Amino acid sequence: MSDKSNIISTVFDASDRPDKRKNESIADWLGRRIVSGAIEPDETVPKEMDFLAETGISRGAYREALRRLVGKGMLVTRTRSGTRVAPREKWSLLDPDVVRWSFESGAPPDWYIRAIYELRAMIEPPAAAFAAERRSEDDLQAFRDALHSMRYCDMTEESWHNADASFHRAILISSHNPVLLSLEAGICAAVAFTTAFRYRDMPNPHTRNPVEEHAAVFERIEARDPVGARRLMTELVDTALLDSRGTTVFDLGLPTLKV
Amino acid sequence: MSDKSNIISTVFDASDRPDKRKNESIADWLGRRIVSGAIEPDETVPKEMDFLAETGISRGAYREALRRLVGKGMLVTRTRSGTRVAPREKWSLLDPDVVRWSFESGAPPDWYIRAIYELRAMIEPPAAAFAAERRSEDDLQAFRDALHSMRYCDMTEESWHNADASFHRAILISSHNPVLLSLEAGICAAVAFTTAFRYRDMPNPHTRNPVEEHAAVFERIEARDPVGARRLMTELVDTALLDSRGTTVFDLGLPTLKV
DNA sequence: GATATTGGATTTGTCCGACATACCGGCAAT
DNA sequence: ATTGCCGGTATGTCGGACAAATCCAATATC
Repeated sequence: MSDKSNIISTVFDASDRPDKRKNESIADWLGRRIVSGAIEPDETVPKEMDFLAETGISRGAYREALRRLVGKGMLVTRTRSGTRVAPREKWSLLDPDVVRWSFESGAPPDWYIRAIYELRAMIEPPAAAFAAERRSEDDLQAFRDALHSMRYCDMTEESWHNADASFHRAILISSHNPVLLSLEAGICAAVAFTTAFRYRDMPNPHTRNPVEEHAAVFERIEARDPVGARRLMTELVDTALLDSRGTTVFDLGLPTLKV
Repeated sequence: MSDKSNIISTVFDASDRPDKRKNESIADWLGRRIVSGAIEPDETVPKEMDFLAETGISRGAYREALRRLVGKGMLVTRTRSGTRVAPREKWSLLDPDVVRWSFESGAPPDWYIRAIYELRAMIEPPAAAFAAERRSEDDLQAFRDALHSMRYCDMTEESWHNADASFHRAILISSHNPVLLSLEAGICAAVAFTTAFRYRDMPNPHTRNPVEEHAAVFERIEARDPVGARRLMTELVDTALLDSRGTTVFDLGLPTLKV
């Protein structure tokens, strides 16, 4: 029937991840295919019986995988007409899984990275201001640990990137805004992937370790100075954006949703 | 076995929504129970066999409902120990379903409404600035339609609230940032619910129709003036926050995540 | 000839029963 | 005290069956 039938079995291999649950593996596989554009909005995903016939995986496992994606707004199901990919604006683009899929399936499109940066520029400065007003002693310790690792690790190391992500996570946690905290996983994942991308594609040796700029933000938060924290955080995000210009991933054009 | 067994059948009635799919109804019911705190983080949801025995609903439908919530980060499943509610910071609090559940299950807690307002104060002014730079002619028409309805409807009417939500939706759409757009559904749902809440609990007759403030923001966006648009949008959100003070839902204390 | 009805085909939705797998906790052997 | 075995329990997967919804086309009606 469907010409895509053979594609299914050739691309999806359950033995790829023997440790994970099957429905989770299928959801990962399908999620990556959708965010990468292999299946475009309004196209149909494999019919349940087709998938069963091609992969030998039970219908129930496949359906549970579909339900995961329906919950993220990426799929809509209608009897008879099949299960189709929802329009992009319905997706939860900051969902941690969606972020992960976006970066795991090759280089994400420019508009995506650009949009993430713009969101960080909106979120992180005011979050730093809230953090300055509301941070607890425990919150401060998280900053100190992250700064310590950033200071004594090399920027090429994995641990440095983890410390960088931890610093930005500490900002959001210290803001003590639950909704902001719920975006933490997605934003931090995006931060980690984008910085990793930046230094992998452009291991620019003369890029300075920005630990002092980070420390300056922390110092204002520790001093309970929301205005200063916001200002320094703005500079920090702007610097990160500037650093990204001139690399391969940025064209600085207006972001366009549809091609 | 479980003492909660009888609770299941007494509270969940599949005939509540004869039009919806069963697994969707179950997900709604469970989602509301979780966000309302009836089942707290780290507690277990009904075991599959218990639910089947109490409600007569098949295991498959229940499992698909659970998958929806797993996809939203609200549940984690482990063999043998059961399916438990994840800690709050893992939930996608801006997911449209989660927003809906939060307001449908009675009055949401103060910290939730406060957190939403803080997020709007972060997001909407810069979004208005981007909108001023990037709005298309079609975008402008959406603003005009919303403003027309706001001007000629009474604030007590349902249509006025819809127009208000449409105006804020137009801001996010006109920003042409895909990630921001993906938050649109959740934010607009929250805006609509909070304003409806405000005027239902406090139908203050001397509250002015803020249509002119909205129109002023639109005028700056139409004139491609990002600085002006951002400034007026900031005033608009601050006014909404001020209006909410003194009502029953706000105490203006620091938001606390855990009680 | 245009419209309404009906029936079949197709795909998702639900149900059932069985077994597999992972994991916890207790028991026993080293 | 540590290690390893073993049974119980809850989730994970499987296969098959039928129900419900809906699209499409042939047919009946005006």
